[in-house]
Formats: sequence, structure tokens, C-alpha cells
Amino acid sequence: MSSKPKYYALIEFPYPSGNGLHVGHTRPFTAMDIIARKRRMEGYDVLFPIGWDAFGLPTENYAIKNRVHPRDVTADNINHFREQAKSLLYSFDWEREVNTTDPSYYKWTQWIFVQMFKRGLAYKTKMPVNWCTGCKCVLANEEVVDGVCERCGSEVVRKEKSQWMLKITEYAERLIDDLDEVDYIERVKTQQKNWIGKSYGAELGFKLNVGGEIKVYTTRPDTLFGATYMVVSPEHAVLEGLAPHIENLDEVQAYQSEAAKKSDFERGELNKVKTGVELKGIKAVNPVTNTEIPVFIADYVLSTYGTGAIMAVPAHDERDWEFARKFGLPMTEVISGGKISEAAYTGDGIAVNSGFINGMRVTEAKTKMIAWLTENGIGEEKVNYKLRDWVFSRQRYWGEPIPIVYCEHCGYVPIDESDLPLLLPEVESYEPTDSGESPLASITDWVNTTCPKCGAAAKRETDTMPQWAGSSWYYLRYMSPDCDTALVDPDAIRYWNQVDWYNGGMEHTTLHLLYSRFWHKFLYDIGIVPTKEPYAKRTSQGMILGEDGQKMSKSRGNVVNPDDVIAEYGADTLRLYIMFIGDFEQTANWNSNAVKGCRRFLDRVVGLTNKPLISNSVCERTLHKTIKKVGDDIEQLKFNTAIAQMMTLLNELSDKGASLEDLRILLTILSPFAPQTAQELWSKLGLPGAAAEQQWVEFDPAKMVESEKTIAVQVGGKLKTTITMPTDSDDEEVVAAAMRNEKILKIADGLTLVKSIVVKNKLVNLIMK
RNA sequence: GCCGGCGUGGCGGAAUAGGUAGACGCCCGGGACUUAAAAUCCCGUGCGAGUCAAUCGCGUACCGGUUCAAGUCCGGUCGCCGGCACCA
Repeated sequence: MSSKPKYYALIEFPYPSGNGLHVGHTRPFTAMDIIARKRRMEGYDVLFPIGWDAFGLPTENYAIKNRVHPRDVTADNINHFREQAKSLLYSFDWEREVNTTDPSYYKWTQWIFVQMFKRGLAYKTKMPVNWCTGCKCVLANEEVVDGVCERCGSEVVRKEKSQWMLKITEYAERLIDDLDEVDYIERVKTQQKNWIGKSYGAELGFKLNVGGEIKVYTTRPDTLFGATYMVVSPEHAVLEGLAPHIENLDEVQAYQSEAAKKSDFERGELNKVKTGVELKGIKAVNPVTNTEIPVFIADYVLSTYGTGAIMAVPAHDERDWEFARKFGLPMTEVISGGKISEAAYTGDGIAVNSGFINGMRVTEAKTKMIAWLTENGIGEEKVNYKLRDWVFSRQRYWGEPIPIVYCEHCGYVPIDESDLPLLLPEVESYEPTDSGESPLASITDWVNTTCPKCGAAAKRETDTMPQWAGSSWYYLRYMSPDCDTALVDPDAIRYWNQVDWYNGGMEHTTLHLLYSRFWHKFLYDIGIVPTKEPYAKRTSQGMILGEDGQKMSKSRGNVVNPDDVIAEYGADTLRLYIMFIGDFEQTANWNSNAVKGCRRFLDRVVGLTNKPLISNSVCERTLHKTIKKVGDDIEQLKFNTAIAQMMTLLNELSDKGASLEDLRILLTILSPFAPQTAQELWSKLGLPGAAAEQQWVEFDPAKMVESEKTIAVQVGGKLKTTITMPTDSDDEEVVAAAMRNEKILKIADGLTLVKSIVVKNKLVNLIMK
């Protein structure tokens, strides 16, 4: 370990697809490469690694189609990616490469899973899951976008399956709270908070006329007096027990089976039209009004949120209002301020028709009601989250085998840690099955094993882990990629501590980023890592679209291949252009014409070194301004303006002449952006050492001082002319000089100066009457 | 519907804390070099008037406000992008 201060800069390791690196990758990669290079020049020991997130479906599908082993496809793709990354001159720590499909790597992915299992954070349960009809595989909630698979776009349907789950919900609170400790861009923080979806309210029970009760969760306990009916979700467990009392059981069961066929998305689709069936013969008692209210089943109530049942307050909830209207149910206004005959009123107001909370505002009424429910043993305060546990099993081949066996006597038993890694077995066919079983299930001599606990015959888990498993902890592996006694060497983690700066795509905010924060917190809890959070800082780049403003895709024919750009213009030009293309955080369209401008800039820098040098710099002011601006802008990801400033400097040097020192400095600050050109010219000029190994240059504020300033002269706030004044002239002098100006004299003719405002070294505004 | 972000020339985009709008680049027009073209270099380039000079209007989505001064702040409207969405 070095005695220098450390700096850990991280990019999201790529998935080595068959298409190779695309220009989309070059934006975040180049940005972090510039930062890593600058940090090295600033004297840091920099960790800037790359690896391969190599498990996953596209590779497997390609392997199936072409009858090759995914392992071989992966190796080929990685070789291609590596060559491309090298041709882009990225200064990665190539000796630290990691590969999630390497058994020495996934050994530790499995090890983490075993630790989670041992602590009750991994469990298997039968539940309705998202089944992708294209991938023939279960998806996590986070992977379903608009009702289709985020990866392949196929329809996602609901299927009852027994799945391994990770209790990310147990970390929901900390995943929100600890965002306060990290420097993430705001939109990432809000998106994560929204996804976790914390809400405050109460859970309370409604007694039933047939005995027993139904629990509900509400964020509006203040409206309890207005609860005129109840709704339970069609899948609710309570329905089974109630069945004998339900008079219209046929109708209810028909509704249940109809609802079961719909996916969550389809249910949402029919947003406007509420459906449902009353449970005839069942009545619930509103605990504050003591009146009997009807109970319905309806699919607008989700089984997976809260208790799967609600108290309906039609006067103050839009969905309940619609439902009540359709079914002719009574509404009671309990919060004043709206017109409940026209719409549900969800705003603030004063409690009315509400007994002991009458006259209170919403906030106070909530508190009072929760206190009352608690005193009377009816309910209690409750926090709820939208976040659900992470569906962790996948029914595919190309993933980490889940290291669990099932024993008739002992249940689920993890594989002994000394037996890890549990290797992915060779298999005849990787083809996914419609039955929903992993291809591993067909290898009977692999499936049949013995229980690690009791030695009896047992069966292996045949599902594999999702792609998000290996990527949830890879940043730790880089610290000691060859360590075989721990997932990360204790000395290495003590030195590297955590990632200082992590840049990646917004599309990973609720997937990879959330998952890896969860795993990291778990590793913190079991004493593996010293920090609560994996990444101290997180930034995000905008997307690169095609020339036509559309997302790049083969079918649109608007894909830009970085290899072609490098062949035509060189790697430095590509690096420069992708940074100059626009605001780093905004979406940008590729423009092949504009690439030329960056090449021209580099050519002109070369041209400058061919001209005779002058002995003393005549551009020191711009030079130092540039040093400052480039340094500051890199830190703020404003690469476009940093490059613009270097162009300005070049223009001035071309005009007025450059000294060797001017060129030395220009090449030094240019070298993180365009390392090849910078180094070539560095050598050509006979400068000592390597450009990339220079100290980052400091600007000298004294050299930035101007002796004269151009002062804008306004009359009544409108610019009329400019005057030149010595720097830091007194306000009176500036006004006097402005009034002496020929043009101003003309305007001032017949008027008197009533007021003047001077902004030092910048502007004077004369108010005349 | 809710939560973020954004709206500036022909185009990509600049404008630290309100203070000379349009930096830098692209495209385009003119010129030099060349037999010619490409490349390169020089000049011009927000829009509209103007004896094409001086100069004068108008301009940062739209309407209004605060201010000596608004792209920037405030209120409202419209439009675009991203995320979430029957989450009780």
C-alpha cells in the first residue's frame, strides 16, 4: 500500500455484449478517465479499475442460437471489449480486472448469499411473480417496465412460483436515511426515495359480524369517521376463512379467478374503471362510529401493499370516491374544504362529523386518532414502504448457482463454505423451459446430492442468481482481485476504504445502485466493510442519441461505432468530442460534423508546436485563466466548457505566439483529455518525462490580474457603450469617465444625472431625467 | 395524477453570487493559396431596419410582477424530457 493519499474512481463495469463497446460507453468512461488522470497528476494513488459483468441473458441466448458455450462467447466478447477500451487509451488498472463469471469471483457472490441465508435475509417462498414470456424467467419488480421485460420487451405475466427472496425491505429505512451521508446528485436521491416509498400512518383492525377482524393500513387515520365500507384484495388470505359465511360465494370466486389472470400491469391499465363484488353476509364494524359497513373485494386494492385491505373513505380518497359512486355507497364528509359531491377532497382542512377529533386540523387529528386507537387496543402507528423484497431466483443457465440444497429432514441447507464455489455444471442444453424450471434441473446427477447437515439424500437448488448479484459487490473485489481467503483483503479495504467517485447511468438508480447499497450495508453489519455506504459520491451522465435524435439501435441504422471514429479521426478526437458534445448530464445527439471541430483543434495544437517559439509568454492571463477553469470544470463535470477554454487559449496562442512554457502547460492540462497527442508533442518539444506524469499545474492568481477593465455603460439599464478604465477605479471616477464619453454626452444632452449604480470593474448604470 | 429536470441563433451549446446574452464548436457566406479540388489560413455570421457606414429597433417558450438592472428572482400559462403511478 502506498503512502500517498488514495483515490478510488469507478465506472460501471460493462456487460460484454457481442456488439462491442458503443459510443454510449465512451461518455462515462472518458469522463472518469479524465478524473483519474487528473488525480494521479495531483499526487494521489488512484484505483481506476475495470471488469466484466459477464453473466446474463444476451450471452446465453447467443450461445443457444449458435450452439456454443456461453463461457466461450463471454471470453471472446471480453477480449473484444478489452481491445476497444485500450484503443480508447483508458488508464484502467488492467492487472485488477474482475469477471463475475470466474469461479474465483462467484465463489464470493455465493458466499455472501450464504451469509444472508444464515441471517435470515434469504428465504424461499411461493408467491405470484413476474414471468417474462420471452426470457422464460422470473423478473424482479425493478426489471418490469410498463408491463414488459426491461431487457427483451416481452410481455410479463403473473405466475405462482416458489422463489428465493432477499429481504431488502429490512434495510428500507437505512437505505433512505443514509442518503443523507452521501454526495449523490439530487435526482438519484429522490428517485431512490420514491422507489422505496416510505409513508406514515396507522394499522388498525375492523371487527367482523361473523367473528374475527380485518386489518387495514391507512395514511389518513384522521378520516376514520368517514370510512363507509371496506375493500380487501382478491388474493387476501382472510377470504378463505370467510368463505362459509359468504352468501354470493360463486360470484366472489368468479371475480377472484378473473383477477388472478390479470397481470399487475393490466390491473393498472384499467385505472379508471373500478370493479368489485360485495361479500354478501359479511359486515365490518367501524370502530369509531360503531356502525356496520359492507365489505367488498376489488382488484384496485393490492395484496402486496400494507395489509392487502383498506378502509374506504370515499369522501377523501379519489379511488374510493369513484368506487363508491359506481356502487352507490354512502359518503361522509369528515374533512371540510372540498365539495365531495363533485370530487374526493384530499387536501388539508378541519375535521367535521368526527366525534372526538372535530375541529382539529388534519395533522393534529391524525395524531389524536392514532393515540385513541392505541389506547383502545384497536390499532397503532405504522410506517409502510412500497419497496418489496427482491425476487432473487432466475430459471436460466448462465448465472451463479444458488448454493443451497433441499433436504427432506433439514429443509433448506446452505452448502458448506469450504465447498464454495459451487461450480456451474456442464449441461447438454441451455434452452430455457416453459415449465419454469432452470436448465440445471435436467442434470440429475448434479441435482441429486447429499445434505451437508445430515448426509441424507437431498436435491440442489436449480435456479441461478440474477445478473444483479455479481454487480452488487464488484467494487470491493477490485481492491484485492486475487485474494482467495476473503472477498476482500482486510488490509486492502482498510486502505481503499470506499469508492470516492462513482459515475453511472440513471437507469441503474433503482436496480444496481439500490441493490449494491443493500449488499454493502449487509457486509457492514457482518463486519466485512468499514463504511455504511459503498459510494461516497455518485454522478450520472446523459444518454448519447443518434444523429437523428433517436436512441441508437441497429434497426434504426443510426449506430455510431467508436472503432470507426477512431479509425477516421483517432482516439484523442473521439475522447475530446464525446466530452465536448454538450452538458455531461444532459442527453446529447451525435453529430458527425462536429467531431471534425475537435480534430481541427488537435491539429492546430500540433501546428502551434511547429511554429517558432517566442521567449516570453504574452498570453499569461488567458493561460492562467485556462489552468483554473479546466481544473474547476473537470471537478464539476463541465468538460465541454473546459475544452472550450483550451480552444480559446489555443486561438490566442496561435495569434500572438507561444513560448515553450505556454506549450508545456497547455499539454499538461490537455493530457487527461487527449493523452496521445499531448505525449507526442511533449516528446517532440523535448520536454522531460511523460506528460501524464507531470504535476497538475497550479494557476497563479497574480498572473490573472488585468490592469484595465472594459466597463459597460448603461443608461437607464440599457447598454449604450463601453469604456476602458484602470482596474479597481473608484466609482466616482467611473461615473465621471462615463459622463465624459462622447456618446453618453449626446444622450445626456438636456438631461440631468439623478442616480448612478457602479458594479466594480464591470458596469455603470446612469439614471437620467 | 404525483415527483424531478428543462425551454437561449440555422445547429450543439456558453453565461460563478441578477450586471456587456450568444463564449467555444458546427453549419453557412466571402476571400487567400491551387491548373482545379480537398486540406489549411484570413474575414463575416442573433433577427429586422439603415445611403448596408454611422446608427436605431427587437430579441433567452408565453403573459404579468419585483429591481437602477432579469436568460437568471417571484406568480401564472404552454410545451418537451425522465422517474413513479389504483402504494390507501
